[in-house]
Amino acid sequence: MKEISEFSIPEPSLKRLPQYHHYLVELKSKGINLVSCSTIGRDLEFVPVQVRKDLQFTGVIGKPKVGYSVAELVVAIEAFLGWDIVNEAILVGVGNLGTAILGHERFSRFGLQVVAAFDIDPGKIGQTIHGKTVLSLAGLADIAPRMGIHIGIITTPAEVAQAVANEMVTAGIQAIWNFAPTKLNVPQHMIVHNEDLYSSLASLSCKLAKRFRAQIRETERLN
Amino acid sequence: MKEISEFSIPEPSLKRLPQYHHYLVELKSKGINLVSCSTIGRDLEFVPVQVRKDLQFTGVIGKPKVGYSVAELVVAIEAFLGWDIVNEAILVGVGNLGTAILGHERFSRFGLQVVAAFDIDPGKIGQTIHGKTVLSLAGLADIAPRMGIHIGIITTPAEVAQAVANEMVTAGIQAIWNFAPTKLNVPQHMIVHNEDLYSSLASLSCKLAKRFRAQIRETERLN
DNA sequence: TAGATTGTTAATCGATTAACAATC
DNA sequence: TAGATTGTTAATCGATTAACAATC
Repeated sequence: MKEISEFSIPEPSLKRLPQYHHYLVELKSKGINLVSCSTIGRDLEFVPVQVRKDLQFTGVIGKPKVGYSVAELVVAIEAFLGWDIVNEAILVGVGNLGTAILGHERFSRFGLQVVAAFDIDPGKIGQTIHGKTVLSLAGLADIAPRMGIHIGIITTPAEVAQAVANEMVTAGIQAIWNFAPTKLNVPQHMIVHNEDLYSSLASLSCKLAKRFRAQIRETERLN
Repeated sequence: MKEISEFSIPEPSLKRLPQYHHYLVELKSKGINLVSCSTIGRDLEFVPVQVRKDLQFTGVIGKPKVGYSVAELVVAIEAFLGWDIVNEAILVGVGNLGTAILGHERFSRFGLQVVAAFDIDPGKIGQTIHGKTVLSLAGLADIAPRMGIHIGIITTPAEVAQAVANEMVTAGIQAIWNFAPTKLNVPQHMIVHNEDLYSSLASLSCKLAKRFRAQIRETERLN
């Protein structure tokens, strides 16, 4: 028996879909209607067969010798990723990063609209940031279910992230986008996605440090 | 012949190191000096043998029956990731996200200090944001080499990211942390790390959409 | 000593890539 | 028709996990 394909996309393929999407939208805006895997692969630096495998998850069928319809792919990727339905989200932690996300209107074109912001700092509560009033965190468990909100964004310091996550669970939030660099303990049914900037920074600084060490060794060798 | 271990850490292991680091720093602050792989694994939800494999890349040797020295691990991870040397960086694109990163002093504890910011918007040039004066992008190729800066952060819209990357290459930048959701074409020697928030958002919205579709199907089945 | 834990080799698993048949 | 491109099955590659010997 064949698996239900929708449920079985490998995480690496899923992560590549937005890249295809961005690329295809650009092609479309240039008036290009058809594209082959080899062209996509050349521009995005993937091997063609990988592009083909990835695009298959969207359900779009290509024509041999012709390629894929750009418009069809764009629509299919958006549907697959759930970007055709805009989910309302609440954000907790109106610091630098939280403020930036509140101001990033463009997320709404990718299925996410932040409709309310919360903080515990009395100095911030009541302020209006990017058109949204900052509310007291104490009200979260009340407001989120009433507004039928399913996504929570955590942009607090790591120390309080777990407490905020607990509040979100109580408030009936189903998916958390966590920008705090800490592991959250939440019930199994919760969808959690960690966005650890330090983790990304790590691979950059590691590679750079490695290069510098190699240069130093090289210099020493010559002396 | 054995490979030079420093050069061969798998990307997934590298990405986990900051998580261990965060966890171990916390343990240390609680006065805990020794830790075993099973304890780390329990708290971070990794299998113990994976923890062991990952920690081996740092060069720290554990004692059977005893475990690892927390302090030793913290130092070794920091050295491995290059967090013991603070790299100066410049940032281009002082929008919402750029401003947030400029204000995030804590990066300096993880090897990164943003020392200058650039933009093309005349309305922004000359302003002081989080203590840094915003400079004209035109000056980048002059200033960066003079200050001996090796890291560039791109927080511009996708449309101009490639042009900014080109400027950075000219300016002698060696590593780019790219927050624009687009592929950069740069010379081979450049280290590029893409931080695509849409890509992360994709897996969240995809999983949520899948769940909603399942719920709808379930409701239909019952009617 | 006995048992817990490390370090390491072997087996498994999943993603990527290669090979090739099907198709326009 | 010939050739380019898709779709699919098989082989490869790399990371994870299991098994087990070494050690305190």
